[in-house]
Amino acid sequence: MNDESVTSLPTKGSKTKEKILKTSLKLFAVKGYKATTVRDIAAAMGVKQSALYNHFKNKDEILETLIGNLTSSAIVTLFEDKDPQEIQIQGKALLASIATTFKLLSFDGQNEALYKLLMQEIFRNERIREIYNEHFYQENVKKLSGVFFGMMQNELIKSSDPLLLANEFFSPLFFYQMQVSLLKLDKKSTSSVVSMFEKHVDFFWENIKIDKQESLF
Amino acid sequence: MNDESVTSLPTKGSKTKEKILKTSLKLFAVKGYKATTVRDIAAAMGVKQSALYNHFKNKDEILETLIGNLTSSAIVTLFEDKDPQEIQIQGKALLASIATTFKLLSFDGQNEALYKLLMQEIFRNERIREIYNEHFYQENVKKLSGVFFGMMQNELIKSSDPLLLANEFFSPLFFYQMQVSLLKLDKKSTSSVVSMFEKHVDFFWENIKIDKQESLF
DNA sequence: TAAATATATGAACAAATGTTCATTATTAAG
DNA sequence: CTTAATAATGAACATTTGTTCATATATTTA
Repeated sequence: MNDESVTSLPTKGSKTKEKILKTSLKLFAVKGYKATTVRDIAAAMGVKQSALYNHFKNKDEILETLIGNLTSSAIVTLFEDKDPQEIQIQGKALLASIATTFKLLSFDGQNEALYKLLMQEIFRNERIREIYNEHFYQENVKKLSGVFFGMMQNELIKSSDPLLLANEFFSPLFFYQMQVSLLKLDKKSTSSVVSMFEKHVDFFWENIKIDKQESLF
Repeated sequence: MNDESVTSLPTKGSKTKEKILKTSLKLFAVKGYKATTVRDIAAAMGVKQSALYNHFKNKDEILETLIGNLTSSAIVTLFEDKDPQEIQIQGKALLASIATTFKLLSFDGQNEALYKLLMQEIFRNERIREIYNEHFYQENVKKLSGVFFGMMQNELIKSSDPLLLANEFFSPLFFYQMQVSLLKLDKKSTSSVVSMFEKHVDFFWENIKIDKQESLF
């Protein structure tokens, strides 16, 4: 009827689907998938709920699409852009760079939302669990193991189980990332946790590096 | 005090209330709070949904009661039964005992359910976040810090920041606990993760202990 | 025992929710 | 411009869900 809607945006159709995903992700991250209604999503993007069904079969398909996008998200491709050759010779600096990547992801809005969605649904959604386990955990731990193996060969660190090192290096980063997310939810200061990312690297490196003075066996 | 109600065996009513809580917890842990209906709970305990309202004002009150019970649950009172004097002199054995406690909690049905509920709702429920942070995280990290401080004074471990040590010791345990939960959901083997609890203690202790002499081998 | 209290039932309600669909408006193509 | 395709709307729908309440049943108390 009487139309107060703005004039059409450029390339309306193709961008609507993107907007649905983006809006849904934001809401799912805050309220959870089940508690977010189709009306919530539509309202948040200034549209009627029935409009969404021109782009997605149903609500489930929105979630499934988001989950599918997980594999190409930054939280899963931590090592993607790192040169394997370079990786094996950088020692502590490489670990510091990985820790920093983790830290920065906690403060990127898009990734934070993805992270929250993942954490909230991982206990209910088998597919999310699969992606988390295979693409996030296994993949990164495997690559980290390779990193540590290389460092051992280059005699940068003591010889031990690379897989253990990978887990021990990885798990505090994961934990601190979660702490940051939780603190931010209550708008509390994250500074004490943020400093833990660096402290972890220092502490960890002290444990694994080859001490020049005492390496005499 | 005035005479309280006559000390009688658990009445039918209080038993039912317990059963509601127990059943609800189980369902909340599996499906999440929002996705669990009052009818689900009633059906699971072989009763009609309206019966629940004789014991709880509404569905929210069930969750709130469960959350309230969190503070007295085992996942929060890790150190409760440990003698402070003894704590400071046991060194690695104490750390091993803490790690074992963590591990065992992952395999206790009741605590596993509480853990899952906590993890699923912590991003949505401020009260759960508060309890997690104050009673679970802060409390345990504080106590752990005390443990490490004592060990430093007894010259069992090197001198460093006790709070950092507490976080570094705690976070992998937390992570491995979550891994166990996730693996069990898919009925996958947990053995590789279970062994990480001990390996973590070994690895960590190597990093903090005071080396009597390096060339003892 | 009878009276009083606590608990369970069956039925119903209103609100919320996911979804459909005919119609209208908008965009793209010939 | 005309036409075909695409997208948005308004209205409705069937279910699901939390909750209430009068009534029936069981349990406790006197």
